[in-house]
Amino acid sequence: MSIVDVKRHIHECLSKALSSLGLETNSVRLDPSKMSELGDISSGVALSLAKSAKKPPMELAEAIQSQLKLSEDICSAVTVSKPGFLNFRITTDYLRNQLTKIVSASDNYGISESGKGQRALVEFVSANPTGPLTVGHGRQAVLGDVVARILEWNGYAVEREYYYNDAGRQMRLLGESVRARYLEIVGEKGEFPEGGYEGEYIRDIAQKIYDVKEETLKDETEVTAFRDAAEEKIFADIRSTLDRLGIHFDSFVNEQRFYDEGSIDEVVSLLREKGLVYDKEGAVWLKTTEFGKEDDTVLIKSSGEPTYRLPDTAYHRDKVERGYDLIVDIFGADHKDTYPDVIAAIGALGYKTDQIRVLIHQFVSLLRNGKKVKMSTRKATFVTLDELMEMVGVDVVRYFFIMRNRQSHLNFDIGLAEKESDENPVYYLQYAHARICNILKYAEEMGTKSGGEPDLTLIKKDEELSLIKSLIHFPETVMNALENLEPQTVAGYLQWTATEFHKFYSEHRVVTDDKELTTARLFLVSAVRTVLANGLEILGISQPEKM
RNA sequence: GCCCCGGUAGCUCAGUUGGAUAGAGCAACGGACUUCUAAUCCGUAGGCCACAGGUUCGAAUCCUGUCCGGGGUACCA
Repeated sequence: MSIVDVKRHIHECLSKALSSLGLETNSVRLDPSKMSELGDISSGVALSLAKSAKKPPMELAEAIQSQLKLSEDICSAVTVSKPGFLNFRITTDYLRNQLTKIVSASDNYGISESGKGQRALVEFVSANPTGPLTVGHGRQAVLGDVVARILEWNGYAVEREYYYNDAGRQMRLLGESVRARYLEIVGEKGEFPEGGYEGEYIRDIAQKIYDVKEETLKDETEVTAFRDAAEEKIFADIRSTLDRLGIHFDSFVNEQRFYDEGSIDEVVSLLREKGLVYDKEGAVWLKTTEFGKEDDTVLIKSSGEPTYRLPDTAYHRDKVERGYDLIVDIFGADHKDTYPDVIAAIGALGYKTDQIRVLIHQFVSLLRNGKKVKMSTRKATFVTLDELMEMVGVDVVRYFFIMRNRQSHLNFDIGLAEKESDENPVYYLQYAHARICNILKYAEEMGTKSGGEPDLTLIKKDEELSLIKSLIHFPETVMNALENLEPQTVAGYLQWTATEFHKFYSEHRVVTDDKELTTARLFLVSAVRTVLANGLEILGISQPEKM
């Protein structure tokens, strides 16, 4: 029970009232009221139906109002206001009863079963091991993890997967870069590759190789040894960074696998059978024009090397074949134009693809002293996630990345990061949680019994009631988060609830000489604690008991 | 050129899918701790929602065009 049920009830009653007036019922919409003095929930049905009903909105609203038969346990005081809104107020009894539900549900409050028995796969990060994870990757990493947590909270069995390419040109370039640095160390003139990886970490890897192999690789012509060493080292670093961020993958899938299994070739021939692939100028082309693109695109270069699209297609086919009920791909804006080809190709092969949801996020712009710096792994013009966590801590990093809409281009000024961390809104949430924990601890020290049956009729102050109103929106927030997979709505909700709590706190004492009132308020604040804790848990942020 | 995303307070961003008087945080200014945590609360100030049209009872939100920023458009990933 929560606000969702209240809305459902109002919705039903409204529909009945409308049909008794001979009006259509499918334009019923309920919104949180913008005018809190008028009500908690409002509807503009009368406004939208006024034209077809050929009546002034106010008159229509009043007619609807007179036909409404709402349960008095849930709703009271239906009023009509200005242009023609219907306003509903939730009864205080209903609000008080919800507290009991929240406290007894405890850790499970807000959990939904809409994904029960279903399997979901979330693919994210998927950065190639050519360098450390940067603040740019951070956005995707946290976004993906929180999306996974939202799914879990809604009952899905979730797997987190990391896909990477280690067969392509970038990895060879990486190997060449390491070799060049190695040759520098042994005193040879190594030619640094064009467009190679310039970061200091390449030197470190070369040094590590030297420490073990000394000069024995001096005349090595193959890059394999260097590349493999680099991949191993970099991947170890990536894993430790993710670990520190609190992100744990269930599987790492490697592009090479699809070559080894032969599924790359298989995909090409299957597409060829469908007439979607042809040869031209020594290359193999995919008819993306069939999918609505202006031009066809190359699948296999004339050099014989596939473009990234091909292994991506094989990989997606593999994911689809694994039979998930939901597949979520988290991609940066650079994939915006290309993923539809991959999905269309898979669809063309006869696979079901409507279970795939692709979430595109905009990039993080890095600023130094207010000036934009192009982040490049090759040029080593990046700030690593590790550096950021070092500076501001894990919770701030996580919150920073999910508090904004993924479509927004977010500016990240490294110069301001430290300063802003002290003012990061995540502390506001955690502080509310810690305050409550402290109250509960204090009450215990004072010998106040908790667990006795509270007299909830003592909860009647404005600050108390609006606090409960925020609490009962939590399940709806979780459901909305599932629908749109937008973590930032959860963050926004928690801000609201924390505000309501802090306001309550500054107006009223919980632990006083009044035993009955104390018991009732302890009950209230423990419900608040539950909601804050559960919300922070969804975001993967710690819930400190003291700060 | 074409396609996608964005433009909201000085700064960073929300805005519940078209609702009533556009909201937070930071920065500025003024108040509130002998009390369960002042990492908090209360107040003041700050806006042509990029710009111009359109759609309707009603637009920051939808449509068209323009400007600015980001991304894509490669036998790069």
